[in-house]
Amino acid sequence: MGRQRPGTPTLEEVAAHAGVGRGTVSRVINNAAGVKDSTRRIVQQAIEELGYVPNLAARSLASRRTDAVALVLTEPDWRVFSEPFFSEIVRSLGDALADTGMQLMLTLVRSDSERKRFVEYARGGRVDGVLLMSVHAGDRLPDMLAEARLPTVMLGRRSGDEYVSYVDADNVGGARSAVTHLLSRGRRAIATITGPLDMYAAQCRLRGYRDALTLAGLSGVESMVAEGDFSEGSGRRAMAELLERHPEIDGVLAASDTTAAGALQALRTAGRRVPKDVSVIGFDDFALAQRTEPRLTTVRQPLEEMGGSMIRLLLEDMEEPSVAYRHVILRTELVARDST
Amino acid sequence: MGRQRPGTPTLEEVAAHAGVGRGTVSRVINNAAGVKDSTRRIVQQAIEELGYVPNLAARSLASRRTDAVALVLTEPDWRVFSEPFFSEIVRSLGDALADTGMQLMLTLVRSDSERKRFVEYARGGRVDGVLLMSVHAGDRLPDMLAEARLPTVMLGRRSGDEYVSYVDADNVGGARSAVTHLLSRGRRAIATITGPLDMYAAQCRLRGYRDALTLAGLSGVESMVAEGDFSEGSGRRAMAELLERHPEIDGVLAASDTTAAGALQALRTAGRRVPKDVSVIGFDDFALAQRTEPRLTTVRQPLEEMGGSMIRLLLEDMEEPSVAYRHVILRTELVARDST
DNA sequence: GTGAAAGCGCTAACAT
DNA sequence: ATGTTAGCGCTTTCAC
Repeated sequence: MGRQRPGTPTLEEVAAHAGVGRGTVSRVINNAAGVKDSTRRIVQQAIEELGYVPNLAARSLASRRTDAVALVLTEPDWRVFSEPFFSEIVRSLGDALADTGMQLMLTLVRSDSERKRFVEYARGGRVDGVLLMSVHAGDRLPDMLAEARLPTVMLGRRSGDEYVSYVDADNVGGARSAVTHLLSRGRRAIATITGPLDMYAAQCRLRGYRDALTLAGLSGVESMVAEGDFSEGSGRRAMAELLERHPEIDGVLAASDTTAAGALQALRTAGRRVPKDVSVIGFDDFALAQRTEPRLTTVRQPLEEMGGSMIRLLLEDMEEPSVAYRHVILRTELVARDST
Repeated sequence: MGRQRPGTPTLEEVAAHAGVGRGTVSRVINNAAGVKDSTRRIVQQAIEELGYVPNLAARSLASRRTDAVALVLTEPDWRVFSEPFFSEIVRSLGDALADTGMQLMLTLVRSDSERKRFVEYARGGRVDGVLLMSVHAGDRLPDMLAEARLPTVMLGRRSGDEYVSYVDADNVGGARSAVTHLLSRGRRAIATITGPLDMYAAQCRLRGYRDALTLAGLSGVESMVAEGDFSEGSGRRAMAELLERHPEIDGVLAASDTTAAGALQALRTAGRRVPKDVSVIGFDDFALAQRTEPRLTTVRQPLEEMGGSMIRLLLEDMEEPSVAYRHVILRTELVARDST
């Protein structure tokens, strides 16, 4: 395979054309200080005339940086793509990077072999840092990157003692405040539909639910907890089961807004008035509430801030690659949209 | 900003460690022929022991290739992400590339400034080629890439006289065969709900519709054509309008399966039995039929082949950057799922 | 403020 | 079959 770009002008030719040294041209294209304004203009004109574009390979070989970061999505998360959650994160990442002049590139990793290939690619120096979205509990990718000492920041974490740098939402606190809210409105029979419990975020939300009940002096009832998987269907099923076991239910914390939507359907099918008889709160993972359940009370995650925080952490790791990893947990916010 | 990977072993150190010359090590890591098996083993062991990873910047500086291609998505297409259409394309691209050892990287381009930044990035030699998905009619990105003489292949085309290399589905033929199918089943009052007519694919599908009617000796009626935008809502609205104007409608060609789903809803609302009274056919852009309308007859696009063809074209352009662009139009297939 | 020179780590052509 | 050498195009001291 012989691919190449032919006769591209080099920095040297620009220098010759402008009648200056290569160092000066380099300074100009890097906006470095210490170049007389008149010289700068001459060089810029030469660049223009020759249609010069810096060779990025040469640049990163010499400078040991690439000004590019990768955002890695592992296969099961492709579905997230269309969700406002994903768009919002990518948008904020893009905005944060725009200021730094870095390129964001998405990488889809399906198999373990692709995982390995990506690590080689990153270790090969093609990116300055790596961002990981919603990594699953057993995924070794973060460890591989950490071993290679590549600046890495995850959105979310795999467990309670995650070491790799991450930005997460305060899931425990969010769940706790949601349940507390329900309690303050007089609800007493509060159930929860969890996410898949092999995911740390789901565990945290369940913990927050339990914490709030304990704090209120109520002992949580195990049969008031039903496991779902963040999907709408699982919300429907779980809610139906819960109602069968506990017809007295008057409050529900759903692990996601999608699950909440399913729960609402099941409640209405069962003849419950929402929110009059039963009040439902969900985490707004997919911003579903804004679309189809606008009146749903939700635990809002600060999506706009998450991307920015990730970039900040990554930059810090790149500046001074310390031994310590950095962790940020962003506050969630309860947005009460129904009157109950 | 000073980022770097410290003390990474270089090829030279590997050579020293293995007691061979650098050329030999280079041959080994590139799987080049002409290395004695015993030597190869020694070198591989040295690589293993030192944890050597090739510096990709140095490699592409010397070899003038990067072994990476970019898949660019322009903003309005983010929604496509979650669709089987997108997954299928990416999957086939990934498969095709796996054989070549190249990396696929996604790039999201929102604004014109990002467009420019990406071109600079690509011209800078960070990728060997560029793949573009569903480019809109007025988008200048393909031209910018073409001017920079970067191997580029688009999925779909912007107009009838597109010059940049592309892979497209035979939209005219698909629409024609769909309408012919309806005619053969005795349908005579055949309407169509188009896509946005500023998109070439939508124009083609409309043309195929008209062609088939003309061919059958029927003169198309202008009021049997309603413009939609590929969305479900537009399908509903358009269908309702069409029914009002032409209650006698007994066949519909929808420009996408999503639109078809909307049309079905409107038909059922209007008391029409589908497919008994009215038969509907849609293009399976979003593979919706497989999910919610399994009985819908569709014009299937060869998604699996499209990715492969794109890679093939791109590789050809990379091997011998000719002046001529290459165009491939893949056959579509009518999949009749209802009895009508 | 600017030029000159020394690499960055690799591939590829040429010796041997 | 393998070692040697000359760049690839840039950044970055270091002089001036």
